[in-house]
Amino acid sequence: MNYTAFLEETSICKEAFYKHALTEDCKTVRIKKEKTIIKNLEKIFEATFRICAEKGFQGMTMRDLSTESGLSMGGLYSYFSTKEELSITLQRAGNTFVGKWLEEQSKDIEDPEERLKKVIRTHLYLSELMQPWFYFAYMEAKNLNRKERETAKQAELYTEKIIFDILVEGEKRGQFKTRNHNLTSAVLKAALQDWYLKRWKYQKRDTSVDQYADFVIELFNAYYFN
Amino acid sequence: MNYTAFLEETSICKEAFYKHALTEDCKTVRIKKEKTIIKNLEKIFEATFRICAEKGFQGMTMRDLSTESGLSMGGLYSYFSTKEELSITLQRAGNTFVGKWLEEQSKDIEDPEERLKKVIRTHLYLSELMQPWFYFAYMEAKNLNRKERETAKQAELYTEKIIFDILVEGEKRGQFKTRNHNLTSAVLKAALQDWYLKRWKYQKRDTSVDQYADFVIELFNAYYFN
DNA sequence: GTCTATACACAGATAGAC
DNA sequence: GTCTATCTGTGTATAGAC
Repeated sequence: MNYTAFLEETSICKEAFYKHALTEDCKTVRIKKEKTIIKNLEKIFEATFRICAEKGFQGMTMRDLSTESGLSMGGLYSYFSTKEELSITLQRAGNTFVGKWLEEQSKDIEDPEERLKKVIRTHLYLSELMQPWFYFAYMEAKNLNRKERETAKQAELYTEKIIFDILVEGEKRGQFKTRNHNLTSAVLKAALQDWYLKRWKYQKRDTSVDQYADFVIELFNAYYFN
Repeated sequence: MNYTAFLEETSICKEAFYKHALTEDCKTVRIKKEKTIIKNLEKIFEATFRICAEKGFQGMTMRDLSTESGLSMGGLYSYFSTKEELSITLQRAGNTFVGKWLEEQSKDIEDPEERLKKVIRTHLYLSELMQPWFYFAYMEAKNLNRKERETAKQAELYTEKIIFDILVEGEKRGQFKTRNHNLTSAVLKAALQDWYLKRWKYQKRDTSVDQYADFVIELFNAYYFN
């Protein structure tokens, strides 16, 4: 599998994400027609990502968002009752969406080695496709209220747990070496995150997501085999 | 070397950092007596780190900072002429301080393998000692203006370059395998950063900085030797 | 050198026209 | 369903007393 294949084989598209966001998390929308909502949610989300990448969520004003999204101030507030709610919705929608996908993609692969590869690739490809959201979620998580921050941490641990379980299973079967699986999954996760956090760096060096995936797999293989 | 040994052997202490900040970067302080400045800079910096860890720099108000630092609003503004300047000073002071230290600690080690170990340990120990600053610098860099953001990126690349050069030298001497040194130094850097970015996770698992350092060294050794 | 009190701009949020 | 106009609280920054 490579990134191009991933794009073709998966039905993930932006619309699915907004639909998901709507049904799972946007309970307070005051608009009736679904088509209208999806269209405007897309405008709002994309604008938020663009602005926040530049000056952060706290630094973004509702006027900024109004200008960038093309909706009026009043219009914005028919989709969210407060600015904070917008942030929470974005976090939740992405977390549940990504979690669901990672699980679905890897659940039917039995062999730990193959499964680990699949998870690494899927995570990287997903973050490539939805980079603005991944970046936003990572950077703005600490500014949430206590409860939502806790949820975000759980989402972080959830991905790590998927990797951890594969390593444990691989060791049990005698395929992987005995290592500190806790630390390995933590550092592997960090490597996966670096891909969407330092995009400027990898772009400047013309590193493709497939090159990066191959490298990460090779690095951890060297540690877990031979 | 371990963390305890590092603490004893280095003369790094908080006062040195504030002195450094003052002489290198705080050009606009309106106060005369150095002793007073150091004392108050410490209060201001520490308070900033505490508040920003909770709600980010943009989310911190000058009233928050006044309360937390114990200085009055007017008092604060005799150390910085704007809020933005406080952020810039913090970024710069740390970046130059850390860069200077990393270089000084590793420059007299000839052997690439030993040198790499030294750099890994020094970076981790330094980030352990000054975690609040490292966290702040990473998280708030994107909210700087264009020029300062560029400087911050250069600081990130600088550390990576130190690692990169060691890998290249090691390969040249036939001690290390031929690998993609660019990607390796990038991922190694990401592993070093994870230590101060996810402190909550490692603390919960009772992972010590020495354990983490040993692990990182082992992981990359497995890739570069055998 | 540090404080209190205050200016004044701008933020988030809403009411009500269309 | 979306807009414009506006309210009100809070933010940064400063002037001037001590």
